[in-house]
Order: sequence, then C-alpha cells, then structure tokens
Amino acid sequence: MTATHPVTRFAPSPSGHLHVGGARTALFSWAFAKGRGGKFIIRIEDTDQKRSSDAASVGFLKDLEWLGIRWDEGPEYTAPDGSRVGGGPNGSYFQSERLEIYNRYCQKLIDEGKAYEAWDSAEELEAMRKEATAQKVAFRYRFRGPVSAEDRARFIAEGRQAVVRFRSGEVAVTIKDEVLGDATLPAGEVDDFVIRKKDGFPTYHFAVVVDDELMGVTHVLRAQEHFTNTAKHMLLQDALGFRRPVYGHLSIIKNPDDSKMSKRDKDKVLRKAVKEKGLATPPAGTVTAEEWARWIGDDNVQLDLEGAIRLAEALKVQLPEINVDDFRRSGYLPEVLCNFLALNGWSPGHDIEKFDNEFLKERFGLDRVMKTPAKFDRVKLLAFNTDAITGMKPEDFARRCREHARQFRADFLARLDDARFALLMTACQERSKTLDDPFKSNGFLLVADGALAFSDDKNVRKALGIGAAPEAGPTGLAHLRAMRGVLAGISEWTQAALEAAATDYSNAHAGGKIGALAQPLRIAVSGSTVSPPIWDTLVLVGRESALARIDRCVAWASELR
RNA sequence: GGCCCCAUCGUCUAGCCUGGUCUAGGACACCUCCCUUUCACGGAGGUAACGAGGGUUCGAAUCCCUCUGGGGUCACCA
Repeated sequence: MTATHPVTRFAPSPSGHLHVGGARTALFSWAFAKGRGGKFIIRIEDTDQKRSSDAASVGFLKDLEWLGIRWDEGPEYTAPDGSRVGGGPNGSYFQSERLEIYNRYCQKLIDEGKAYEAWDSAEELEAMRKEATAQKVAFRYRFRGPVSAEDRARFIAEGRQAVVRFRSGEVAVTIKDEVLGDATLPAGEVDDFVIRKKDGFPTYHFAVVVDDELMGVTHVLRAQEHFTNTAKHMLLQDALGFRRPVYGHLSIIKNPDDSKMSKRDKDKVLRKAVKEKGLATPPAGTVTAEEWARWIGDDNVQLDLEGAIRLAEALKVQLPEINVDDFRRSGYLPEVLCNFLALNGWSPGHDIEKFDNEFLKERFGLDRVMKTPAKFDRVKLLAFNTDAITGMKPEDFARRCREHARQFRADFLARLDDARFALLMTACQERSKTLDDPFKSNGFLLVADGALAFSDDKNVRKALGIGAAPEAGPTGLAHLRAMRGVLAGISEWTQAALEAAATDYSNAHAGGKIGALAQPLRIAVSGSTVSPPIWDTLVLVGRESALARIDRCVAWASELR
C-alpha cells in the first residue's frame, strides 16, 4: 500500500458492546481510510486470557454495522440485511490465533540480543516497585544481568516461568503524532517492558507492532491513553526493522461532570441511588440476592444490562447511555450518532455541523482533530436527533419506528393493529425526539381500561376544576360528564367527527374554548395532561375504551377534594 | 510524585499555523416575547468566552516565557 492508499485499523479488546469513545475512534479511522481510497481493518486484541472470550466477545460488531461502519478486513460478520463483511488475506484477525507469529518475532529479538528472558516473580517485582516508591523515583525495569544456565535450570525445575523483556536501551525517543504534535521522552523513560507474558501470549505492545506491520497499517488512530506507549512501539519497530505508521491520538470523551465517560457509569448511578435510599436488599423482581451481594460487595463488579435496567426502573433513575447499543435502545438514529460523535473532536470548519458519513469521509483529516477532551453533551445530541426526525418523511419515520418497536417495543406491535400503529406514527412524529418517544410516552395505550391510573397532580386538578369556585362556571369535570354523553351518541368515531361534535359542544357550553373540554378528555383517556393531539388519541384508544375510561375518570375525580 | 500533552461562551466548536477585516462567528442549552386544545414543534429577540501575569510588536485570541488549571502515562490490561 502506498501513501495514497492508507490502511487504518480499529483494534479493540473483545467486548459485547461498543463504547461511544471506541465508536468515534472507529468512525475516524474508517473515514480516514475510506476517504482516501484505502482499507479499514478490524482486529481483535484478545491477548489477555483472563478476560473471557466467549461468543459475545465480538458483539460490538453489530454496533459498528448499525452505525454504517463497514470493514474491509477483519472478523467475518453477516449483517441483518444479509450482506457479509470481514475476512481478508491477513488473518487471523484475532490475536489469540496468531501466537506462532508473535513467537517467531520474539525469538528473533532474543537471538539478536534485543530481548531477554526475565525470571522475576511477582513478589520480587513488587519489592522493586516499593523500593522505587520509597526513594520517590519512578520504577523502571532494567536488565539485571545474565542468568546462568544453572539458575535457569533451577527456575524451570521450580516451575517458574519467564517473561520476555525488550531491551529498550536508555535513549530519548521522539514520538511523532499528527494530532498532538511531537513529544520527546527523555532517555531512560522507557524501561525494559515485557513483550511476552508468562503464559506465552504477547503483550499488547508487541502484538500491536507486529500486526500493524503485517497487516500493512499505515495510519493508527487510537485513544490518547496510548500516547506515551507509542515510544515503546517505535523502539520495537526499529528493533524489528518495521515501517512506522503515522500516529494520531484522540482525546478522551468526558461526562458533563468532567469524569471520564466509562462503562461503569451505569453502575455508578445505581449505586448512588441505592445508597441514597438506604436499600439493603434488591427490590423484588430486579436482580437475584446473589447478584446483588456480589455487586454491592465490589465496586468493580458490573450488573448485566437487563438487571441494571430492571433495577433502574425500580429505583426510578435514568441510566446514562454509554454504549452505542444504549443510544440505539433509546431511539437515536445511527446517522445522527455518527454526526454528533464526529463533532466531538473534529469539525469541518465553515460553521458546518450537520453532515453524514459520506461527507465525513470526504472531509476528514487529522489536521482538524481537536487536542482537547470533549464533554459529551446529550442535550445537543437529542436536539440533533429531534431535527433529523422532524425532517424525516412520514413513511420513513413510520418504517424506522416499526423497526425500533420490533426490537425494543414488541408489546406495541402486538397490541396495535396496522391502522392504529400508523396513526400513532403520524400523531407522534412532530413531537418525537427519538424513535422511542412514540412508545415511551404513550404507555396508556397498552394498559387495560380498568387499570389506567389517573395522575393526581396540579395540572390534572386544574383542568378538572377540582376545588374551583362554583361561580367560575362549569368545571372541567362537568364538561367531561357532558362530553361523555356527546361522545356516546356520535355516529362516526373519527377525528373529524369528534372534533366537530366537540366544537359544537364548546361553542354552546364552554365559550368556544375547546381546551376546557379537551384537557379533561385527555386526562380521562390517557391518565395525564400530556398525550398526542386529543382527537388522534381518542381514535387510538377507541370508542369503547374511551367511554369506559371517561366513566372511571368521572368516578375517580368526583372523590377528589 | 516523575515524564508527556493541552487551554476560546455553561457545552461542542470557528478563528490561531500565514498577527490587523475579531467591539471573537455558529450550534446546543438558557432568558424574554409570539404561536398554541396538552406536550412538543415553530417564529422573533437576548445574555454569554479568548484562564492569569509578563514580554515581542505600531497592533495579539493569534508569536514567546512564567504561573495556574485540566488530561494522559508510569502492569506479565489493552
């Protein structure tokens, strides 16, 4: 590959979910390569045996696909539309399946005297670190002299295993970075780091350097936490005679409170709520006692998503969206998420801020990437999503909501016939900020007439005229009683007929103020003062249910004082 | 703590490289008013930033230094 055809890669450790920070890195890497006629590769960095690597380990691939980020090489994946991505000539794209390759290069380094076996135990290393801390210097591992053949044999007999360390040499290293600029680490900063672990697996530093070379990676975009590591990678590249990719380190994405956006944030919110409420046992139907105990006992333990959602509902707290999948569940559009993610850390200039991935691909470059960390502003994301939904063709909105419902709101699909579902869509589009809003805010459509709870709040009382002075005229409740009769006698249960009948009534009895009876009706059929337009709502609920609900509401409200 | 990096409205950012056109632009949020059968949408205005201090210069948001603040990293995790 020449410089005109760059190769980028996204190389996460295995995970079932794609974090927004990772999504942005992937998006930028994809845009950079694809906008220049190059290739985008995905590689799984699963060299840590302690982290499980079951089938769910590449669950995040579906998130990438959903965002519209396709890879030219990498794990094989079949998209929901049946198209296949992945594969490629440089496999395996799982590092755990490339051990012999790493070993070959590792051995080469040992043979050339550029790396060596180190037999220190964890305790010995710990002691050395303590010593360094006591002397207030940073711990740097250095070659401790050759190990004699007898010692080596003894270590092996004892069952000890060696790691392989890279002999870094005490040289200053200048990190070249297209985003942050160049930085020089003084001599001695890089120590003799481990390149092969006791278990025979390569460390990240070693595997990443070997794979980037073998896969022809020309440009590496990764999280800023790797910035200093780059020195190690450069030293390794020199020792191995490898080419050096161009590096660009991306700043982190932060929460509004300045903390780093983390997958643990959900648990953080839940723990806080539990603490505030002084809960000692899990609310019924949320998580099992064992899960609860494990979770409470260790702040590093994360609840599984379903359990976390149930607990959040029970505690009445809102879980923060962290993963791409969370935003999907909340009804955000993938193109909006991409747009917004790109805006966190990059901008095309000229006051342009709404764009699609095609535009990103054409315009993205490292020179306009921000060096500073960005706070993830969900409010602005929501505004972007709202704009996109408002501008959507009604048929597209309906189609995408239906798809969303299939995944996350199956009960609506089951309960509403096609005509009503379609009406719900048209009634909701202009007031929806997400694909989930039509469902989230219209739960009253699913409850049985006899189970609808009326909200006893200020707005409801005002609309119903509870406690109003008699001389103020007929109350909302009185209008509701009267409208019950009007509605029962209506010939056709359509928006037009309902509105006409209500208008007649309001002209005759409410001074032409339709709101005087629309609000009580809304309360009666939906339980609160908020719903889609009232005539749509009445049609959605249906005549029989509407009348039944009005009766119940009248009975309920008559008891209010 | 050592090493490295960074610094424009509350937030995301434009401008900085190639000093003057910047009494610093846009977007989201916020405030006011209008529209309105609820909620939301929409319309019209408005508040709001160059972290501090020194230089360089006729002139600095833009160049240099110091301070302050923030971030990253110092694993047999990636």
